[in-house]
Amino acid sequence: MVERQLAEQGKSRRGLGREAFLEATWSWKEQYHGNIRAQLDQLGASCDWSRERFTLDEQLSEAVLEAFVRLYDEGLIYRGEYIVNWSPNLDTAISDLEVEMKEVRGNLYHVAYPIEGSDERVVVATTRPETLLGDTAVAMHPDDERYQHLKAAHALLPLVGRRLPFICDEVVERDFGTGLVKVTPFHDPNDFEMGRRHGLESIQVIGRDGRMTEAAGPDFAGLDRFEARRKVVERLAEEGLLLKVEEHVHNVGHSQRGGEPVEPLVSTQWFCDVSGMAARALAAVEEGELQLVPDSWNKTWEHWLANIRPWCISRQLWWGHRIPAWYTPGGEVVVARTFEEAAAKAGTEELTRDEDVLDTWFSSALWPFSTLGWPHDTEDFRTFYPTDVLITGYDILFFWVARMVMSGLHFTDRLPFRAVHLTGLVRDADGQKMSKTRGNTVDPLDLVAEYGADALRFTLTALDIPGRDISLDPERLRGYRAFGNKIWNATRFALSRVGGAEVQPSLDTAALEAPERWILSRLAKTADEVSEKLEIFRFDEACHRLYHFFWHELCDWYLEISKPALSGDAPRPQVGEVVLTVLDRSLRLLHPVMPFLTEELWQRLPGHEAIDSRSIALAPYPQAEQGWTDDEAEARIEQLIAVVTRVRSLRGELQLPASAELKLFLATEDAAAREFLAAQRVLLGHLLRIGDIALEAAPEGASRDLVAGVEVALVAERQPMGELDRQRLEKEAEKVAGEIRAAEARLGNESFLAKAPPAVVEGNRQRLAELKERHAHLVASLDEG
RNA sequence: AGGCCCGUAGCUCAGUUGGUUAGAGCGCUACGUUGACAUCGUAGAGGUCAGCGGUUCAAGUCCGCUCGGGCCUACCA
Repeated sequence: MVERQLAEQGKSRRGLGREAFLEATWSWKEQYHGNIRAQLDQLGASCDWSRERFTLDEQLSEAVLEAFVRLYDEGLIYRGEYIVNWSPNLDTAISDLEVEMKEVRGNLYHVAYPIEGSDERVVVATTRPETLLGDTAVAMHPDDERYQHLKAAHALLPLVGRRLPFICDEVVERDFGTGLVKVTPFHDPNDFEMGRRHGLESIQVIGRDGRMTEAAGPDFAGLDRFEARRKVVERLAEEGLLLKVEEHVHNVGHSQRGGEPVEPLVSTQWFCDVSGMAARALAAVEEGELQLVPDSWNKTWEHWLANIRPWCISRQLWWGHRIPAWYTPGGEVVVARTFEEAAAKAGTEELTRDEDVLDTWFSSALWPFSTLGWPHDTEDFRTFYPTDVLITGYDILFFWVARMVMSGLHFTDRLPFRAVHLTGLVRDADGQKMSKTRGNTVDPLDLVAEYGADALRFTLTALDIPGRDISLDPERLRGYRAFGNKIWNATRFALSRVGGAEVQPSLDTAALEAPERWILSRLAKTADEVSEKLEIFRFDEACHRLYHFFWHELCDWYLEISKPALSGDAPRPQVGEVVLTVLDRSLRLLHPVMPFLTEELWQRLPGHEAIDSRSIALAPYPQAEQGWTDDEAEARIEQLIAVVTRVRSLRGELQLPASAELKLFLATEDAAAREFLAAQRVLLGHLLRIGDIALEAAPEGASRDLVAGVEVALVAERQPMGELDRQRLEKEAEKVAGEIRAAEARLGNESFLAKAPPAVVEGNRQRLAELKERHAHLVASLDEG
């Protein structure tokens, strides 16, 4: 990022000098550290800030040195000349993971290579003609009959005239192009391998700056690699050696940080052999010791680790952990933790330190234990290692997670965590991944300013669906901000109505009436489900459950049901205490997702000190109270809700104006239900805004329906059934009739009766009976009307 | 080339081991405001679950194929 900024100002790190560059980088680091801290603070992250670390802190640097030296001593880190991915813009090698494959429309150039001492020519196909200047062989498949006669021959390299031997190698595909491949060991990974196998000469024609070298010849030296391509093509055409140019779509590796196409080239780098660690990391997931969530990542994990290659860990950069290697005047390598140690090992102080730094991910791989004091046996390390769960985006599964697992197993012999929860990526409006490099990030601070931290947290948590990315929809943010508003208003309302009541640490439900027992039962079940969802990392479902409970059970029903009681019109014992107690538990359940709002409100609940006198963050997370579940109360209130809802719908279907004088008839053969409904006459009147409610069968001419075993019927003054009402009722009756036909068909099926579980069959029978009864009521209503 | 994921209401998405009538939020329509909340309430409309075939008494759910979209991995130059 710093280099990017410099480039925008027309500067480079080489031009700036090492010291000034490091200074600029440190100030950049300070600035971004400040930003990140501000973001975490405003989002309400409750971290242990006393243990905040930066990768270049002394403690972590010590861990990096220790890890490097140990791996070197074990023979797992080595220095060697290999082909690597070179980023000319950054002027450094990068690892395989930092190469991004992009589909590019290019050309496939067919070039004729004359055969020495013959009129024959062979044709090779290439996408990168400029590398031709560094060719040192032509390869064929050993069994390719077309070219057997050339095995002992030599081709003459166009424009250069170099004699190229023919070699045979299995990697050559006979069907691609002409079945012959030009071999450029210095500039192509495949060719590099082939060059090693066949002892080929290796010529560097493209330099680290992306320009052609002296070895490319006087006509090309100094040209940019892409200019060189044009010129080579031009020259080939002039000489009549360019036979064909086909359009060709292929994947080209691009430097993830630099953005330009990588230039594979041979250089001396430090590598880490991770094959052994990879095998252990692979086994950890296979044997279930390490859980990936969702486990659809297991296969990807397996594939990557099973095919892992040596990790190029050196970078030709100035910012990072310097590689702890020194060279004697004789060119001998000494790896040690300190200069003194190196001098002692080498027997001389005349040492030059390796200029390179380590890939930043090398230190990141040690994070879970280096931050706790490793390699020292500290109290922190003993107390907190291994950790439990890592939550992160799947885009750094290999960059970071796999490497932490590998190094954790290697250095501590334990997994750094037992589970990895992989979240989706937050994408922008175009579905593009947000990244610093792309510059399309949304600053959480802006979202916090507009919607509040609680709404943002709730939105991100509710949208964390396994295996899915998050597209940040402003509508969702608005919706969850409204939820926060709802919580605020509901609490404010409660506080104004509960008199001297206080939050209760526990409640004896025996003395309570049905509505109170109902909401406490719903609360207990909600707490139970939320805990369950959190355990299995379904944070989205936990959020939805809480949202539904608070808004649609607590606010829409319980608080409405409680209004007559709270105002004294139909008092019930301990209503205020129950309201406050339910709010207390609800706020605590919501606190991890909406920390600011819940703390603010909770502090205002009278009696919250009995739970915790300091902060809601320190109060225990509510568990399901077994004594509160009450199926009988739930059945009662559910029936009441069903009746109320049906009456409201009926009124809507009949298009009765809100001002219409109505009489409601409720009739049921269930004595207990009848008694309960009769006792709730005031409440029903409040919920339905109907003053006249009779617990008896309706007279003829009423619009009636059956719901939850209760016949509900409405009679409006001077309101004969109109054609519209008739149509609506007929539509409803026809819908029910359709369901009856479906159920009858199912129950008439011998196979169904024989093979379906008895409970399912019985369920269908009951359902059919209910449908028939309901249909009868609807028809009666129509007949009478 | 291989692997993974997705396709369900106008939009963004749920839908556990196959089982009655496929859900939510937003949006839309109608009605509603004397005291928690219009950042609201009540009711409602809206879906051949991408398509085809198969397994099954029963498929949004399991299997196969096709189409469409995304991602990851990969040494066809």
